Amino acid sequence: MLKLVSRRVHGACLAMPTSALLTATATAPRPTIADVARAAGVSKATVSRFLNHRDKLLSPDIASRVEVAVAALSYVPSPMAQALKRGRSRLIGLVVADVTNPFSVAVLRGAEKACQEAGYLLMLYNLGNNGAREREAIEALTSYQVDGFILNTLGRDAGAAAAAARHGKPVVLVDRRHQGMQADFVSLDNAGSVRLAASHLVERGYRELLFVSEPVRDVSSRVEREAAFHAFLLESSSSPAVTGATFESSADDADGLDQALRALRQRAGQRLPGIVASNAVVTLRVVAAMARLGWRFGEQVGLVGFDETEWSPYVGPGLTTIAQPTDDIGRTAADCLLERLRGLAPPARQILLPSQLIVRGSSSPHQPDPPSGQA
Amino acid sequence: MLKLVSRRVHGACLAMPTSALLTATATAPRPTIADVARAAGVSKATVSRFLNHRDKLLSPDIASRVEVAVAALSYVPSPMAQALKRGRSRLIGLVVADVTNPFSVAVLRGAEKACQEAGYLLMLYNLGNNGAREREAIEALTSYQVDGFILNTLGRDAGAAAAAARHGKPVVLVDRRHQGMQADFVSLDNAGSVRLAASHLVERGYRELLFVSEPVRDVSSRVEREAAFHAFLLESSSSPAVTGATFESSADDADGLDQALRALRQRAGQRLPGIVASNAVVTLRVVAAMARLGWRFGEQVGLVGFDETEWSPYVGPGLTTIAQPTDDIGRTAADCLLERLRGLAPPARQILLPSQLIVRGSSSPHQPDPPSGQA
DNA sequence: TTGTATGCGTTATCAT
DNA sequence: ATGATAACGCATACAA
Repeated sequence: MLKLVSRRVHGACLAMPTSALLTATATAPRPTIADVARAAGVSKATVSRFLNHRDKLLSPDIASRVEVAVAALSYVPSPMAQALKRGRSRLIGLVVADVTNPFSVAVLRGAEKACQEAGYLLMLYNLGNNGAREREAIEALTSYQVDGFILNTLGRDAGAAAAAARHGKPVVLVDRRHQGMQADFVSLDNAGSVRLAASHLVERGYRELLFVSEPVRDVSSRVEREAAFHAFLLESSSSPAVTGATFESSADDADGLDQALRALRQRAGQRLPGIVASNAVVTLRVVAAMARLGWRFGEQVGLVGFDETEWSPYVGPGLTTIAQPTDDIGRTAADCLLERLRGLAPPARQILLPSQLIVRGSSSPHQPDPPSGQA
Repeated sequence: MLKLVSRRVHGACLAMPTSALLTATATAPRPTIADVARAAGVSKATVSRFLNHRDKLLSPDIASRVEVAVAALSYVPSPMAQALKRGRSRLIGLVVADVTNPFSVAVLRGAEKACQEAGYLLMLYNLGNNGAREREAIEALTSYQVDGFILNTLGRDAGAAAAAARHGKPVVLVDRRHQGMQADFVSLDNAGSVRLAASHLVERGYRELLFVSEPVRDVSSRVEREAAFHAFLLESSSSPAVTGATFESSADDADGLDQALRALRQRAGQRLPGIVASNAVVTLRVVAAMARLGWRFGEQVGLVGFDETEWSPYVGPGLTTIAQPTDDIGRTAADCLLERLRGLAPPARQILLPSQLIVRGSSSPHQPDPPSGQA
């Protein structure tokens, strides 16, 4: 695979100031409830009641007067003031381990949608993969009176999330659970998904497996997937003799991964070697390693990777993936939270969503001939 | 290219409630400034002064008493209350046309970082590519007293952003400018980048060019790139005879794109045809079309695509890309905004950042032999 | 049914 | 240098 690294920088940064001064100008301050009251010739309390208890306790005549005043001034209550008074802000804190991770973004998307529909806004805090900042994030967010949390973090700092719960804020954990934390938890069915991936490889004839994961540490999803992989090996050690191992790949250790792949083929001998990549990031590393080694997916090494991405169909012969229902995960997480914000307080739930296996060329030992190249 | 579409669903959604009730429990309310005052034996005003004007007007004895009280109670001021009083919330509204777009996410990432460092939090509003909701977004955000806006939207609804400015909130536009809106604007140097892409193709020997873009409509970045492409054709019509055209691709019209590519090769005749894809989304569509047609990048059709992605190196022979400095764009946008939030009011700026050309196989007419396939 | 008055947690103005 | 007090915009307990 050719990968020219020649780079060229062009152009210069040009700053082109326009002539017009756009200083923040004559800013008509937003109308307050007092303005509405004055315009309608009623008291602030009445306006407030109209807004909050529209139906109850209101003479139709006055109601309509308030209504027109509100419309005339295009009055919108200040959520800040409401929050101060009510203790609820209609804000939801979303803290994410790494916005760069496509999985996180996909979840974010689902969650944001559900929240918006329910009239909540999202405050975003990105950890940049720095687990130490988890506590910081939660504190910053609580200080803004967020009504609840959606947490997709490392979960290293068990105290951090617990602190949130201690403030009485409902919490829902996504993808990664926190040690000893009793909170709603929504995630992929990791055990089932790993089994799905591994057994697919076995069905396709791959016999020596390698599970490649980011450093497992104590990230729950990684732990679970790794454990499931070994469980699979034990279960299935009977009929077709399947063996396997785990390799922890880190971003700065490309060499290690290359060696692990070489060792894999060595161990496989005459048998076909197959790889289960534990997420999209790892999949990409494996793809890079294969390119460095000049190996081809499918024939030489099988691959099933967690996380379906837009590019999965187009890398090599197409990447077989385990597609997570990311949108559902995000939406479900938000729904759990919203339910608690409505006052319901069911016991902590675990919701595990199923994955889909999407079969492509990377798990097919017999590649078709390449296309002719003519239209 | 093989693309088995067989799918299999496995597992079931299992809900596994734990026994422990985790109802929001004994929530010790956050300490207020009054609590601190009481603990230190001083007045609220003194505590407030200590917090805000630490150095001025404070007897060291009292200052330290307050300091210990604050520490003892681990007091943190309520930003909501502060916002109500000051009119500033230390919140920044980020509205994004589409969180799914990798470019938007990359920008988001840079902006979030810069804001966090400056002590600002981000309120996220995703339009889901629905331009009509732009006004809605801005209103929701202003109602939360955000101090300013970073807008990466279609810019169709000119009034929407203008409304924000009218509220006296500084606005910075990213990537897409708004009709007649005088605000800070940061984006890629589109003209230069298109020239870079097109001239690279020409250098490599491609002579019949196709510019593929999402529907241009009035999205400024698309308009600019398309215009630059045609300008390039006019300029360079002299020495090597280069001709070209534009195709607008929409998500639901795969057929149209296929036909456009066929027409491209037709027009090219003996000459080499080349494609400039105007962003990552379009690049992916072109990749998909090429797969459907069974054509190969480089030899048969050249490609330079806007937006460097993690997968660019691994699709086909590697995709030649125009890499946007997304992180810089985000950070610069945030910095512009933060500067205005500090009270500075320079005239509206335009900051155009340069791109990098990353050359890979898709713009190379002479592909090297495929690797041997043995370690 | 409606109005008055109070407080949410701060900061700022005025005294002292 | 410090303390009482009002006000930010709103919701509610209470009075009418």
